[in-house]
Amino acid sequence: MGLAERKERDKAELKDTILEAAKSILLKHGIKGLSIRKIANNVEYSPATIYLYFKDKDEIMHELMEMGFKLMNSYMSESISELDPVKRINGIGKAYIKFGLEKKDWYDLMFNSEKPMKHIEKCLEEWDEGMAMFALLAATCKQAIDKLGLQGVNERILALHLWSCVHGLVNLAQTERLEIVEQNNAKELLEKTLDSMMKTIFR
Amino acid sequence: MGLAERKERDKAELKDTILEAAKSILLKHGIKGLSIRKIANNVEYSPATIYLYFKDKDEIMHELMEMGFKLMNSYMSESISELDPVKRINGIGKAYIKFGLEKKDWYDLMFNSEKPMKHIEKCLEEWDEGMAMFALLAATCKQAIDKLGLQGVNERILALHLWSCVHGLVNLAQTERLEIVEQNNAKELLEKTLDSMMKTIFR
DNA sequence: TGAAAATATGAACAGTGTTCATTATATTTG
DNA sequence: CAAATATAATGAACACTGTTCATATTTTCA
Repeated sequence: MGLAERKERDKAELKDTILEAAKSILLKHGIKGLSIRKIANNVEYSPATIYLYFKDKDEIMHELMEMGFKLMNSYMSESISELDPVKRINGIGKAYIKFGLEKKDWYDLMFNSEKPMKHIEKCLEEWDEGMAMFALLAATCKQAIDKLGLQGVNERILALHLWSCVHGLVNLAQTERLEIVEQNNAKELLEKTLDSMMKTIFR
Repeated sequence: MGLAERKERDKAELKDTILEAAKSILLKHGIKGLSIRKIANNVEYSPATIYLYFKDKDEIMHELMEMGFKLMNSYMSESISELDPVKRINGIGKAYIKFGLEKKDWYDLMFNSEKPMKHIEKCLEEWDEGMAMFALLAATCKQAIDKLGLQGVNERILALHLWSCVHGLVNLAQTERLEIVEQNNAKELLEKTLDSMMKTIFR
């Protein structure tokens, strides 16, 4: 059985190699430059071989997405340990923006590419991750609402409010629509806006 | 000169026909299904002919974008006449969301496709339009700030806050990320969130 | 060593945007 | 009117894209 195991390991290894190649192409050429043929070339296999290890391109993108979520989590992790709910929300928002601006290609892949509905099982897993993230934000919102005595504010709606704010900001920055507001220094503008948002919402 | 004029008119007509074909393909097959060859097929010319009337696909997309902005303006126009600043902002937000949900393909084209930087002149025009829109929102924000006596709030930052909110909401809805928050009825969720946003910000 | 199973690939299909030499049409001039 | 010229349209090609499948190569096992 040792042989069969090594076979399995070899197979998993190549799968990993393909994913690593895909990742490096994503980072080098962006989401638009990511192609099966480039990946195949990179790992020195024929394009057809890729399909022996992945069902299609969507599956590869999906695996990359999970890598992206892990990276994003690492951006958030510091802020999550913050005790004060408002400060925690602020930290999460800052980390979200930082990730969005610094890891444009990852963010593109995770939030601006069409969700591959074909892999329902995989999607549910990912939903879980996203839902857990959102649930955490909502729970923190509840704490903030209680602490500040905000009345008539639903924590899930507030969480969505906050999420759409930072998501919208990152999106507008990435598609270069923010130049309408201010020509240069998107990062500073985003941080300033986040500060103002926090003050306005949790005043 | 009559002949030359008719020639010009004919040329402009074909240009228009091509754009109309592009529009109908956008509405039928979405932004991903919009191709030069489909357009050419639709107007019964060869693909190469398209390039006699437009520099490249970006130029066509850009013209479509302008059509989209006009359509969006028609969604907004009612709300703009509203006198109360907060109500006006609310109306604009509602119209923005309505447009985003009802005209997904247009919205995609206008806000989620890469801005074609090649046509700088054209882009500046469009900037003007967008900047005018944003300036109006910011001016309305100023009125609201004054009326409600909100302190330490910059109107342009507040305008960006509002814009990123609705933009983020529409974006999350379109990329089906809102299912994390609530499985069904995105429209209702968005309106509920907008209401809550307005109450939270202009309380 | 030879049959069977696993793995890899070349070639093709149907698309994409874009270019350019060639052809067809219309206009102007001799 | 016919020939020369200017305008308009196109077929074919290039370099890509994702994906499939019959064929070929390699590895495993009896």
